[in-house]
Amino acid sequence: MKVLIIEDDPLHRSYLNEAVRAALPECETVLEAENGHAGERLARDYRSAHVVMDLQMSPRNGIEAARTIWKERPETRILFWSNYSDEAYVRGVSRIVPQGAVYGYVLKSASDDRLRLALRSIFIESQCVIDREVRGMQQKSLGNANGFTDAEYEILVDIALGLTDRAIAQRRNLSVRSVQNRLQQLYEKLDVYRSLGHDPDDGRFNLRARAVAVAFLRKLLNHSAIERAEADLAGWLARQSASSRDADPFLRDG
Amino acid sequence: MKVLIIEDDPLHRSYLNEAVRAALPECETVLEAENGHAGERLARDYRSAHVVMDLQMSPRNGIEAARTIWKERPETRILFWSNYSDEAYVRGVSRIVPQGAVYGYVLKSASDDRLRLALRSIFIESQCVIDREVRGMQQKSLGNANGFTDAEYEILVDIALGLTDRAIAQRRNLSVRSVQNRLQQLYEKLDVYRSLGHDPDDGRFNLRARAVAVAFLRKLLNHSAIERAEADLAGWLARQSASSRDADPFLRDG
DNA sequence: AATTTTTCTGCGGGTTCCCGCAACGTCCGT
DNA sequence: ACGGACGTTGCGGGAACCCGCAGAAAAATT
Repeated sequence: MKVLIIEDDPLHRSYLNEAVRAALPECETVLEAENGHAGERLARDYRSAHVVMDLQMSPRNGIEAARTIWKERPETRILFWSNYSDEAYVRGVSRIVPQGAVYGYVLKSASDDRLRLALRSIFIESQCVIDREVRGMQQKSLGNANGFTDAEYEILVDIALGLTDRAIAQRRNLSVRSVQNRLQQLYEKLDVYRSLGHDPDDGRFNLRARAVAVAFLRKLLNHSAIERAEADLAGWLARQSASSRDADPFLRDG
Repeated sequence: MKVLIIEDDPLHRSYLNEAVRAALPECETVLEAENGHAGERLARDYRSAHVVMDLQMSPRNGIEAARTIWKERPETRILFWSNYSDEAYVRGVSRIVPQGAVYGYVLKSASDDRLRLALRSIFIESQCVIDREVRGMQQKSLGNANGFTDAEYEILVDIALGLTDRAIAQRRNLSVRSVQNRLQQLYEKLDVYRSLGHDPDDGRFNLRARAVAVAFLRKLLNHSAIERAEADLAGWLARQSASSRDADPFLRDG
């Protein structure tokens, strides 16, 4: 058995290395990579089926790396080992895990024992292990009680990137009015209206900007989420301006 | 000599502990705290004059902790030991270091030797040590070549919090038009206009929201900066609504 | 198939934002 | 003292945004 470690912090990396060797005596090789790119390359070259990785890395964070690894080999087992249970990360991971894949998500604050158990559960017994705290976040996020629809999350990202209503409409194939409807849903769910003591009507907020702010404060968005979204947007813009030279740009006006 | 370590990651904490003992044989006591609050308390109780701390902690990050520590005892020597050289952190630190204080800022990616040298320089020889990369960021940030004025940074924070032009005007004692002028400066400096390929005029951005987005991408803003700003804003709002019950709320309309 | 529920869409108006234009004040330097 | 650079403020208009209303379309339920 081979295990691939993708983690940018040297201290954490060597700690992981030791933990893996201690927990998995049947593991004869431990590979190490210090960022997403190197990790993807090693995973491809060595056909690693067992990966444990951090999420917050640069360049190329864990979510992007995991996506390409899983795209090439969906049966790969990945244990995410992160400092944070930000909703942005949890949602990002849930979004990319393939059908029936075995994976795990444990926090770095977990005990050595928990980490050992998670390693054995995932790599030996093919059982998913999601940290209690992360699981809670997942349910809050996906259970549509006070959670967010994909549509709502999508539009949140779009305004966080600074797109106008019209641009969002084009991108998502909607009318401008529909975009505004979704924005209103978003504003209500984020509780933007009474987000800070607004006794009189003077201390007022720009709803759009305020929504992004509270999303950040609630860790619904974080840097890496914005980074990924920006890259997607850049790609879309490129495709857009390429096709607008061939086709009629007013297709959606009828 | 006593040294106080404030760092939330256990691995990094014990590494620091070892590094301190190795670099400073004259140090007989090493205290540890795992977040800003605990750190402030220890610093106060033990009158620590030598502190090394992380920046990104929760609750109460390094900048806030350092501010209160320095407020109580400005001659305290603090070495910041952080993963990042985000402009937001660098600016946040520069903002709070007292006149003539001795401090340092080294990245966690630095070698053991660099850390050792920094510890001795700051605590023994009273000499500031700023990591090369951080120093570069500092100059770029403060040198007003392509750097940002305090006024510009201030208004950036305000729109990131979601305030309207009018609210900003009230808060900063300006007219609405002046606020808009500063916004325009900000937009130009952030290069919001051609930030992404905008071949036609259709792929358009909401300038205000876009400015916040690129500020985040450039790490001019980050989570802790927003958190601090939000706390400040809450305080101001409280004071505001308190005084508006006594005084005439239309003072600034003449 | 019929009905309910949800989502999408156009219209209209009130508000906020973006910004060019012009006037005024302060602080410089020659 | 004069002229210029810079920051602040008011005015005005065009664009974008927020959102209630109501009909159309789609999806879910019965």
